[in-house]
Amino acid sequence: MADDKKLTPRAEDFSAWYNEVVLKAELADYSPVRGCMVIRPNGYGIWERMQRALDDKFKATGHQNAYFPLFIPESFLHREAQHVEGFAPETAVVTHGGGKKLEEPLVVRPTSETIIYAMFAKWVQSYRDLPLLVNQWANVVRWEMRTRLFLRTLEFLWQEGHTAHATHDEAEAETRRMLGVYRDFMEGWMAMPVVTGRKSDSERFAGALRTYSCEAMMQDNKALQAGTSHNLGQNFAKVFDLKFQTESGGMDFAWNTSWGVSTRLIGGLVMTHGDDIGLRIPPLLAPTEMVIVPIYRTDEERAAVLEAADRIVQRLGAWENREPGRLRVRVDAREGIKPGAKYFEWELRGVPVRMELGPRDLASNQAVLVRRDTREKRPVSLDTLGEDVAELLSRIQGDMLVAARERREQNSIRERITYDRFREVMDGPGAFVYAGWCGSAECEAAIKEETKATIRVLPDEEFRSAEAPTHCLKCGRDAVAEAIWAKAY
RNA sequence: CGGGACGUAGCGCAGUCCGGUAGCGCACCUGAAUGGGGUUCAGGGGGUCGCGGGUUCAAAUCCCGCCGUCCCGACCA
Repeated sequence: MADDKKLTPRAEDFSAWYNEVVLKAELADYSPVRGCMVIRPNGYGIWERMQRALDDKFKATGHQNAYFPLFIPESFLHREAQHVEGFAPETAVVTHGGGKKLEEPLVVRPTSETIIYAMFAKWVQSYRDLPLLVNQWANVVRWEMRTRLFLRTLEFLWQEGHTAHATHDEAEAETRRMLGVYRDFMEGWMAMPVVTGRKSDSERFAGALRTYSCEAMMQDNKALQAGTSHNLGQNFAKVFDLKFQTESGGMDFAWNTSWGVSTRLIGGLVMTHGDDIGLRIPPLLAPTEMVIVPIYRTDEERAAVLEAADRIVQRLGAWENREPGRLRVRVDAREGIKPGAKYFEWELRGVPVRMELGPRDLASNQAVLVRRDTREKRPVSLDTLGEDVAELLSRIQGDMLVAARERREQNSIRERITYDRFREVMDGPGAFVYAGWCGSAECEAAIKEETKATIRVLPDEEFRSAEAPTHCLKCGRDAVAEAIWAKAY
């Protein structure tokens, strides 16, 4: 392969590599509006599969979908002091409608807590109305200063779950449960390992009691906050008068949770699995699991090969509701493009398995399967194709998670580390560093100032093979918490 | 908002210093051959050189102003 056809090597400039993959694989494009993004069909297909998988999990945990307005009265945002402080600087505000100046400006939702809990207040009277478990798929707007395709755009697609409960403990359990749902999805479907845990107070969601997060490591060793789940306490209930009559006859404010993941996950997918050839999509999320590239010289060969390919599609093909032995397969029958060019194109787009089908294969009743993740080639019999491809896809799915987890482990530091050494590490590519923390905001801010690293999470259960650190990384006082430090997006 | 770079065909760029017919690669269109890892040949279409003003016989090129984009910081799913 000619070197100039390769994508920018990651080591030299990860950002350039990332942009190139996103644009060339036709996942997204820049829009005429600065900071906004167009998601192309190729990228949206991945999002649709993410949506469906997540939605199934939400339904299984008893949540129902609903839809709330795009516009939020500005005064709603102001009711919760911390919330407005956190979000006001990055809102887009509508001041005119129908050619007239509005009496009260409308904020384009940066998140929907306020409007949703205002509605919850109308719907909840009794403890019998609880828990209220709602999710919405929507777009939100946050006026960020600097944007990046998928990772931080002015407008993005996401889901936000919002719940109301009768007790603190029930809300806390819900917060943790949904964090686990995210974790299962990211590892099981995206093959993207994450560290879960609680955010430090300085990184907490504006208006929350506690925020939990899934943190994934990208190939430049930076951390990506891939999903968050918040225990909102009674903060919003109190300002929106969301209260209910308890079983014993008294009144109490409800306890809320909210949790969300966004199209940022697609960026995470690219930065977790992409390589010098392009994108690699884990099979469960791949809009196309297998592409058949026909090979022929003469018209007769062409007819025979395409007919065989069509038979395979009829036998195995399915676009929806995958059943055992069926798969999302398509034939690349384009004329005038050599097979080699097709190989590179589908590899760039990340299709997990390619089938090469030519006259020589047909003569021996076989086909050649090529894995995208390892580029390993293997002939298979046409008779057992369904089983063989399904088995290969499931192996790719598993191997991708294993590979991503190994990479993260190799770039994590779990043993005790001095602050000098920590600074050296963060001066280079960085790492996930497991270290003690005295709990003071001063130490946290000082480290952030000096190394650009932030506390990603106070981890739950990860990194347990290391002995718990006893002293603060920065000041050396007794540690009150264990923290994962990393540079972040 | 501070620091840096850049705006020339859909994309990536050269040309700018030293003013003189608008160029290259990829992509696209037509035709032929080719076809088991990025084909080749021939022909073709596509540009108010970011915008406005100035200097000049003549401006992509020199001067002034503006706008925009990207990168690095502060902010963030």
